[in-house]
Amino acid sequence: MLGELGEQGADTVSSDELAAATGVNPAKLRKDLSYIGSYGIRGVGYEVSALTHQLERVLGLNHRQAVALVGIGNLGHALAGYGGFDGRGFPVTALFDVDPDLVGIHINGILVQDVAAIPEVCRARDVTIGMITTPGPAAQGVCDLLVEAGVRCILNFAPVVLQVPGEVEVRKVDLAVELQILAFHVARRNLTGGDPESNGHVVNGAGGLKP
Amino acid sequence: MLGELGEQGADTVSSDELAAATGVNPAKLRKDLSYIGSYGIRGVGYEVSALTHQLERVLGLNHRQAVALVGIGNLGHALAGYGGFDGRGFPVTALFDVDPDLVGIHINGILVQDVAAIPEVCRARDVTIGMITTPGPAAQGVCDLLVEAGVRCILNFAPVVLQVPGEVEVRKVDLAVELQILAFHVARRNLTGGDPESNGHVVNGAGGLKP
DNA sequence: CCGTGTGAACCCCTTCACAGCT
DNA sequence: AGCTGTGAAGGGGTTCACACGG
Repeated sequence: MLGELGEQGADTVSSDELAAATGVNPAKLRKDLSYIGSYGIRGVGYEVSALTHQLERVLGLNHRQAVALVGIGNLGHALAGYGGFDGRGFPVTALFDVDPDLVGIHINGILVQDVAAIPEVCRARDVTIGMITTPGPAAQGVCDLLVEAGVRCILNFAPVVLQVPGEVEVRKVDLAVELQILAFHVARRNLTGGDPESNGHVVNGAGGLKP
Repeated sequence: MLGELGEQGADTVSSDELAAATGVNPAKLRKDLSYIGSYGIRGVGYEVSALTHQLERVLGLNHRQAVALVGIGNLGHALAGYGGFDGRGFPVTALFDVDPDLVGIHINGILVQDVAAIPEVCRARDVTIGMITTPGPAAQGVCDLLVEAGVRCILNFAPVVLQVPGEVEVRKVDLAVELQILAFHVARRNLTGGDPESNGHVVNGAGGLKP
């Protein structure tokens, strides 16, 4: 959001404005920002460019990180061609699959190589993040290869819980689960008969089950 | 995980087994399950099939829900062809885009139609969930059309915060943000010099910033 | 006067530990 | 003997409200 504001030529933002734009509580926003230091100006707000730079520094976004993508199925193919990653500092630098029909082709100018080459190629290209878009059963094996290659961060789209050493960070994205969560809210709403709870800005809200 | 266990022929599971398999605290698992009723057997565990059915009922997964997908770019194309949705009860039933070159083609046997047809088609096919995979600037307009069509649940992949009426539920998935979160953990680890915190089973952990 | 920064209250989720059932 | 179900303790994030500074 700060990036957007910067492009629009805004010099400063107040926590209230930023909170409204992102759907967050203003107090929480200020408190969170305060943890990285006092970069706001009382009575005015935050200087957009200064805050952006500070955040990038603290969040580790100030240098690009090469990404390897394993599993060139439907989803993998799409992610390999997705411009959003490179634009945000995460260039997709290596592609892997087991299928001999896929190995050798290029996507967006990047060669698809056999998974056996993961350790060597990832080290050579300084890959720090791996994305797994294989079928479930193949995911753990691929994960092990990535770890062997020194990759410490893994974004897992396969519907399995990966076992990794402690120094490796795994995040799991399960798109079908996202739909299930939405379905749950439908079910709950039909059950309770439309509670007048939320209004206008619900993003990933909780919604308990307790009576 | 229960579905998997059922296919493997397991009759019962203990909370400890289930917790280990899913990477969750056993007590939390029991407490959560207790909210939907007492379907466990003391000294034995949970009957897999019974628990599965109860969960499906409570979570609203016992009947299929039609999904509409708007924005047939890289990601949209992949999701339209992704088998994981239909397999979990969320058949992709309608596809939309603005691009005249895309309107008229079929993906997985489903016709791509113009976004202007959203209200009519979604009502006709009883679509309850909408997925938005358009570029950011187009997302709000598409969202409005879906809401007009009576869609109450939206899964948003576009990097914008959608404005919706209170009765509509929005979940946002930002894949670049997922990578940023991983990047943050790298940065933090490099900063603190490898704290001996996590071990073996970290999935979507928090990791604060406070001193 | 306005908006940040923050102590304190609050709330809720998480985890422990064990009573109770099979 | 084993495992569920849960009261109670604990911890941590969220929100309030206001002092402080521009």
